[in-house]
Amino acid sequence: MLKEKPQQPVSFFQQVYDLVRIIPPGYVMSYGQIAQLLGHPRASRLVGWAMHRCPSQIPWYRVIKKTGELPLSNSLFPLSDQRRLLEQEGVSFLTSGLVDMKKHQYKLEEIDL
DNA sequence: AGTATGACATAGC
DNA sequence: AGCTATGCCATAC
Repeated sequence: MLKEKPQQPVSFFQQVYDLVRIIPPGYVMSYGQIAQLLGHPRASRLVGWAMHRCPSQIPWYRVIKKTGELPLSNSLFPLSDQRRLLEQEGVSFLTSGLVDMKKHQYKLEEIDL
């Protein structure tokens, strides 16, 4: 009998990347939301780290904080660029400078990787 | 194999 | 309403 070796579950990070990849233009998702979808309701920081690593070409700028704030600016991922990219996709910002989450948060019920 | 890390979230003050 | 403290947990080293 071949004991079917459980096909190694895709790493958490990989799942994060796969999920981020399917966010349609004009929408955003929060770190906590992604973590929850992947079965780790409180591992938002983990998602943050996954995005920090960001090995793949993925729409990283579509992942923001739950509050609608853009995460953080650094030389690699300039905040101004992130805002510009989102605006180009039609994401509207409130006067406070936050993304209008009510409009643009991508609600995904189930993962289908 | 143990510790540090991290683009967050939430509660409390 | 802004700040600190604490939880979180798979990777990196």
